[in-house]
Amino acid sequence: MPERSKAETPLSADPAEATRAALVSAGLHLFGHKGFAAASTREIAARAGANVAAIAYHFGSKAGLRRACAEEVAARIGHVLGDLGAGPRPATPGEARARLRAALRAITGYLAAAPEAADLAAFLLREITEEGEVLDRLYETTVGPRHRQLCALWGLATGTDPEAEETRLSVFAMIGQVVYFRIGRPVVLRRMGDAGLDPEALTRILIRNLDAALDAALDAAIREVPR
Amino acid sequence: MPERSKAETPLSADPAEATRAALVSAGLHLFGHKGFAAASTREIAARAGANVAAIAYHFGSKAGLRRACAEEVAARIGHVLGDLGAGPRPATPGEARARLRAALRAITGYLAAAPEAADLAAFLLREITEEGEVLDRLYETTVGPRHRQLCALWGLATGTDPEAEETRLSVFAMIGQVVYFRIGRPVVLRRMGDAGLDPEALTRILIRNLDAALDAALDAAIREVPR
DNA sequence: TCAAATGATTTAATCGTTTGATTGAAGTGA
DNA sequence: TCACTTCAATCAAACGATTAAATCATTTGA
Repeated sequence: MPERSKAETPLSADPAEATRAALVSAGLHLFGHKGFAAASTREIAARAGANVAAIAYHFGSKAGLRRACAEEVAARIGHVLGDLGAGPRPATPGEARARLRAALRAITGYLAAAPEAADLAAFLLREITEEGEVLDRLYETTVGPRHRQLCALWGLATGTDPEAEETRLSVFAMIGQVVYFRIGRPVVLRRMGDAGLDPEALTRILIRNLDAALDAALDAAIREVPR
Repeated sequence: MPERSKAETPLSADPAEATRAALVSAGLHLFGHKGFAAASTREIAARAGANVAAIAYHFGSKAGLRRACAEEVAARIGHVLGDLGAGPRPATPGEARARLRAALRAITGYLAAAPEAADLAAFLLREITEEGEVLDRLYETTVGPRHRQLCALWGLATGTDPEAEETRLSVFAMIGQVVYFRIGRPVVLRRMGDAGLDPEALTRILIRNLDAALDAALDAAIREVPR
C-alpha cells in the first residue's frame, strides 16, 4: 500500500496526470541526489506512490522520465524569471539595475525558500557534470537565452557592451553565487550553525549580501568604463 | 592487456602504490562524474588498469575507496592553499587583502588549469549533495578550518568581525564564485564560445574578474563599517 | 651465487542480489 | 462496453563481493 506522501504534488483532476507529476517530482529528487544511473526505477516509483511500469507507460523509459524532468526544470526556471525581457525596455541605467536586482531576488528567494528548489538545483547540477544530450537541450532552450537577457540588462545598467567577455563572466558570477548557496547549503549551514538559523533568516541575509555584491560589481564595471 | 592509460598517475617506485594511486584517480573521476552508486567497481578498475579485486584488496570495499578519494581531496586542498595561516599574522589591512587575493588566485589557477581539478571538484560536489559521512569528515578536517582562516583574513582586511554572519557569507560567496566556474564550465564554455577560448585565456580573464570582485566586496564591507 | 621459500599483489571465475524493461491480467471512469 | 491506466510477476544483464590460483619481488640458507 504505497502512499503518495513524500513527493507531494499539486493534486490534479486527472489522476493519470497526477501520476505523471508525482513521477517527475520523484525523478527530480532522486536523479538530483543520487545521479541518473544510481536512481533505480523501483525507488522512483515507490517515492511517487506509483508502480514501476508506470514509468515506461508514461515516459517510454527511464531516459524518457529524465527528459521530462529536464522539461520541468526549464518550465520552472521560466516561471521564476518570468517576463525578464518583457515590458518596456529599461530607459535608464537605474531601471536596468532595478530589473537586475529584482531578477536576482526572484532567483534567490525561490532557490532558498521553495522546498522543491533543492531537487531542481541538484538535478540541473547533475546534468551539467554528466554533460549529456539533456544538458545540450537545457542550455539551448533555457539557460543560454536567459543568460543573454541578463547580459543585456547588465549592459544597460553599466553602459558596457552586453556581449563583452567581462559582462558575460560577471553575469555568470552573479548567478553562480546564488546557485552555489543552494548547492552548498549543507556546508553553509554547518558553518553558520544549523541549529538556530531558520531558512527565512538565511534568505534575508543572503538577499542583503547579494544585493550589496551586485551593486559593488555594477559600480566596479561602470568605474572601469566611465563613458 | 589493460593499460594504465587514462588515469595517468605519477609513477611510483612501488608498483602496488601505483595501483592504489591509479584506483583513487579513477575513483575521483567516476565517483565525481557519475555518482558513487552509479560508478561500478568494474569500470573503476578498468579505468585504472587494475583488476576488480584490487579495490577490495587495497581499500577493503568500494566504500573504502570512496574514503580514500576523500582523503586525496583533502590533501590536495591543503596543498593548494598551503600555509594560508602560516607566516607572520598580517599587520595591516593591505597585507591581509594581499593574502586573500593570493589565496583566491591559487584556488582559481589550480581549479582552472590543473587537469585533475575537474574530477576533484566534481567529487566534492557529489559528496555535498549526497550528505554522507564522507562530507562530515571532509567538512570538519578541511573545509571548515580553511573557511575560518579565510574569514580571519577577511576580518583583518576590512576591520570587521571575522565571525560575523556577513563575513562568513561573503567568504562563502567568494569561494563559491570560483567553484561555480569550475563546476559550470561546460555551460560557461558554451556561452563564451568553446571554439576560440583556450583554458589559459579563460583563467586570465577569470582571475582579473575575480580580483575586481574581491576588491569590490572588501571595499563594500569597509564602507559599511567605517571603524 | 643461486635455487628454494616466503609474503605481497594480481588474476579469472563465481556467488547471490538488484537492475531496467516487459508482459498480460486486473482495475478504473466515462 | 471501451479506452486508458495500474498492477504483480518475470526476464536477462550487470552489480559488489569473494575465492583460490597464479604471478611478482625479496629474502633465505647453504
